[in-house]
Amino acid sequence: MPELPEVETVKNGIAGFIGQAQILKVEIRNRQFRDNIPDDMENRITGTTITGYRRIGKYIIIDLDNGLCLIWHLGMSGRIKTFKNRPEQTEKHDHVLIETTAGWLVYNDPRRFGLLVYTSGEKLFETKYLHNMGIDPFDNKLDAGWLAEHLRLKKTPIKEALLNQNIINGIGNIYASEILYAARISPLRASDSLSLKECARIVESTRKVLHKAITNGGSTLRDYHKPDGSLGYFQYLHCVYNKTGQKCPDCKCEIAKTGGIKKLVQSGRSTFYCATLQK
DNA sequence: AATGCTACCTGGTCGC
DNA sequence: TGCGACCAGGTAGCAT
Repeated sequence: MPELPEVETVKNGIAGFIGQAQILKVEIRNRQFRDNIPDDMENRITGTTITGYRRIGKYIIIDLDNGLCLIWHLGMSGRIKTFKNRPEQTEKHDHVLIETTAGWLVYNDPRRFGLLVYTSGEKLFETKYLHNMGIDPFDNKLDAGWLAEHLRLKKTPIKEALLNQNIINGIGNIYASEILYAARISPLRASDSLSLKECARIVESTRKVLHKAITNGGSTLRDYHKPDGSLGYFQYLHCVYNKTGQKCPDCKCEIAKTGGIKKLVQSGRSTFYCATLQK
């Protein structure tokens, strides 16, 4: 579920709430995830103190003072809840409870597509999770020229290229549609057909859409909550995602004639776009 | 090498 | 009220 804005929001939420606290106790009720929680996780991190928080793509990295760091991914349905004191009652799919000197973290993930593992800080970028990670959308090195160069040899539709974490990281299925709408580019366009100007529009739109989402606290559908349990708001700001048949915000066209926002399936994932504005 | 299909897992919704 | 089909924000592994 969570894409870059949600992960950034969750990371900042934890950092603000827990900060540089010491981990007192780790209770793991289910170790089966995309990758399993290592058997010695409790022993390796109990008693350590958190020294920092990072987001890399859709991964949250928590640095510890013993040279290790946690690699945490929320998959499609993961949430991290925060509590000042031990929660009175736990919910279904509360798989991991972490007690710190500043409060509790509870990892809830019904589908268990996420993961929580540790690695040595030095080898973080050698892990299979990060060694092929693409550029961060807000990295200064990302510009029209960079993107054009990386799309030059790709025939895949631009929508699918935006979902490829090895090119630009952090974009998921909702924001891929929203970014292409903002950039006025059809999701069906072959990546290698985009002009430098169009690449510039994609870079600009990516930053604009993601930044807007972050400042709005991350979007929410179904099962996403900010760490403190409250809901985000960005869902109301989506222009095309899940709005099949509706009029897009910027269009002057008659729905009766155009049918409004269209839905199609690319690589098994839904894409939404305005065929009038996006070429 | 690149692409596309499937699987992983649970839960919500929709149509009958 | 029940049941099956289908859908969901991510990623990886496999076949082609």
